[in-house]
Amino acid sequence: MQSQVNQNIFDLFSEETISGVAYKNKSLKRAIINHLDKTGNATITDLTLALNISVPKTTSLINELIGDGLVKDEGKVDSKGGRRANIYGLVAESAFFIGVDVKHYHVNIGLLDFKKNLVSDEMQVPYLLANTQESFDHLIRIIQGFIGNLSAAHRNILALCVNLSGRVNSENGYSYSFFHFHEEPLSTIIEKITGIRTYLENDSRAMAYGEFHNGIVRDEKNVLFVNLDYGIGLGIMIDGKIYRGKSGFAGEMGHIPLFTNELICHCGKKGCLETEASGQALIRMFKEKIAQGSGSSLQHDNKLPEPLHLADIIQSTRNEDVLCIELVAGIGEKIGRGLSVLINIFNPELVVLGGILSQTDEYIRLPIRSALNKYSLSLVNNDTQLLMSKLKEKAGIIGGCLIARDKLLSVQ
Amino acid sequence: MQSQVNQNIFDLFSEETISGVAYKNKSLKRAIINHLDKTGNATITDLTLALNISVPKTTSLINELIGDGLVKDEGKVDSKGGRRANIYGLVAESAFFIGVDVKHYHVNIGLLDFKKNLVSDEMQVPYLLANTQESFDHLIRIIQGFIGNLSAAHRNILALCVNLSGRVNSENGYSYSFFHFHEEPLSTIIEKITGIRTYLENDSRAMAYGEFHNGIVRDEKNVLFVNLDYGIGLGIMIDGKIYRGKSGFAGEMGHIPLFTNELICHCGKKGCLETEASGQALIRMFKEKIAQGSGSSLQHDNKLPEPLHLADIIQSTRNEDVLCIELVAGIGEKIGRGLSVLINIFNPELVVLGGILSQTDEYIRLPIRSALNKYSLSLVNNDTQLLMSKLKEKAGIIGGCLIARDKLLSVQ
DNA sequence: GTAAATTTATAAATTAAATTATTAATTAAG
DNA sequence: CTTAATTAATAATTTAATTTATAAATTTAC
Repeated sequence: MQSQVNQNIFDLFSEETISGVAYKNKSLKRAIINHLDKTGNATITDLTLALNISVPKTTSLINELIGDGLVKDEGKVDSKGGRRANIYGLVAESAFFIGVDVKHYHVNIGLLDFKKNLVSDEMQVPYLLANTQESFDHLIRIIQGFIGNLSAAHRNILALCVNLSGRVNSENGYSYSFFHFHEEPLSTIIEKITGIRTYLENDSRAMAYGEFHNGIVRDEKNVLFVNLDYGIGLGIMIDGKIYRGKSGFAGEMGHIPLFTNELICHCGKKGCLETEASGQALIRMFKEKIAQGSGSSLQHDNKLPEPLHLADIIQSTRNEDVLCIELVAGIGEKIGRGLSVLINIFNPELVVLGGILSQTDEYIRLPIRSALNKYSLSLVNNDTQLLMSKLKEKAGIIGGCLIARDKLLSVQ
Repeated sequence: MQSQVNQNIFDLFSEETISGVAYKNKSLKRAIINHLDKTGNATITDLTLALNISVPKTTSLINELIGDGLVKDEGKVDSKGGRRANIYGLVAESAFFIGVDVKHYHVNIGLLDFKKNLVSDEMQVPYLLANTQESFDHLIRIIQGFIGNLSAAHRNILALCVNLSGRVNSENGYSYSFFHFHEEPLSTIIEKITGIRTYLENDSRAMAYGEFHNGIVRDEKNVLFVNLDYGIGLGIMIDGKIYRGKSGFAGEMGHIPLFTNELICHCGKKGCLETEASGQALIRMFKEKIAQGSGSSLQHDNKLPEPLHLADIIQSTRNEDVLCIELVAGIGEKIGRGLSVLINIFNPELVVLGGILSQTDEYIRLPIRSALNKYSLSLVNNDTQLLMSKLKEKAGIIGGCLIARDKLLSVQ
């Protein structure tokens, strides 16, 4: 499935050391691709100014890139005095990237083109995430099925990224929480099966990346993304880059010891934020309340759906179920307390709330906001915007696709 | 006091936009300076490989830099086969930088040359930090006195950096906790008085920077530096750069709400780490213990020194005073609990303990280490080294000098 | 102890890129 | 509607940088 254009991209972004002039041309071509990537499109003059090279040099590089199939002439810009300039942009269909977002009870999977358009996706593909070979095989079948369903024009796939929850080292491609069955990195194993260059990323970080580059984030460079799901995930963007820590384990905010309860967290300790402020905790607390005699619109014939999914509670909250609203607010207050610690440490420009629980919108945002006001240093807190995810449930696939794309293009 | 060499450096690192060839030469010269800065010295071949330019081009740039007085020929390297290469390095005495480290009860001030040697310093200059005009005037007199005492050869000062505790925005030069009397940024005010380009930095960040570039840090890029002083400071180095947050308020670890005590922190909240795990808290607890009848070698005729300085308690701890050792261990345990939160979030390669309390060495390090083992996620914690500061009380001045130098040279 | 191999430095030749000049296309002013 | 002013693209010229060749300085092998 390797086209000539495909090969040209690999060549351009390969690491092989070449000499003098050839190296400089390659660097400049990469710089042009990166500039077009950031700005969408540009004229010769734009590029000349951005890269500090002369007009004739820029022209010849652009012509080469057009010959490579990576750039195309997009016509002329409007002029307000003077000859109209040609404008150049990336060729959307020159390459595609896949993002696989693995959730607890389903998989989302999407295809992004070279210009960062999501051209195809399959949402909510039924799946049960478990740390077993069967579960892994099922995931592979879903990926292969997705590729199989693509039109021929979309099969020029350069790379894919799989988002997994838990501890993932995206540098060496190992996943420690799931599918850690072999010596080889998981990314290599998937790569061998699918024949497509594969990267691995933590789910919350991938969502943060998506939100950062194609979502709610504008010019902010230091951003925290909170993934409110069954657990509490954190994606840290610093200086516009994903922060992963030494081994890719950064962002474990679920285990801030904020409580003096007796609940044993799965990490083995007591009092972790996750024990009282996660989706898991929400379900537990909801069931407890029902057992204690509270009523909810989720009950039919005095029975709850079994298994009770987080999505059910979210839906009821949006339908103004009083018990759900109350519990979600409680979760929000606790999340806010945890977040205030992070805000004191990071002084971020922006905190984005994402993940399934964020779909309760103001029901979760307001208690978080007021907890931030209450618990974090006001001078620091005043700097921080609190916004809801824009990409919603697509943050993961878009982020995954972008990571695959940007790792390959060494844009990150 | 502006020499020709001085002017050459300013020109080389100024932001003015110049055209084509001149711009490229300037960039390459900067790149050479930066490379020599990182590696200490280099041959023409080294530079050729590092910057991807040809040998004759490198030769001519080096010759220009020698003409500018910024680079010098340091003789020949040993050869193991082939003609011996000339080696080039920065000219140490081409420029100097001042670091002013403002502590609660004294000021440290030092002078660094272009090759990052500390050529002069005055430690423990008596001073009382207070948020008053008098205190500010006194600080200025100390700086001017230090410069006055320098030999003529050392007066070619390019920039200085003042380290202040509390909230400092080093980007715009405002200090919010001290000397915030005027509309103008404090850095500009000092600049006008001294005639030297001035930068401001938070004390813990400056110490972290010193430790990072000239201290205990080797190849680690993600490092936390904990400044154990009257308060608890945190310097965050990410990807080799100081992390400051949006307005320079990042790193407020003293206000993690870990306790359920009734002590009102100066931030207005209860339960902050700082209320039980700072130098301030140590003095308070020490006095309480004495009042409750405990004995200590610090007592003479049943009386404690007044005022009782943190340094006194540190000294007694090193002299094996049992009460002091006990209290320091208690502080360590609590610091460790706070740090374990940060380690879960940052997954750093290295945590460095600095500040005056760190001079109790193992008396503080061991309780911190065991608290980390107990309270942070083992997978994450296993990644993290815990080391003591190498620069000790000079971390601040060296860091300050380096910040002044690197801001000017846009190395950061 | 001399020659071969290796590495650096400089000089000469060649190639590449930047300037400058020219032509083309477009808007605004008279 | 024509001309001046402006901006872009291309061609011609000049300048700059890379390559290649040569000379110089060292180490190692025979």
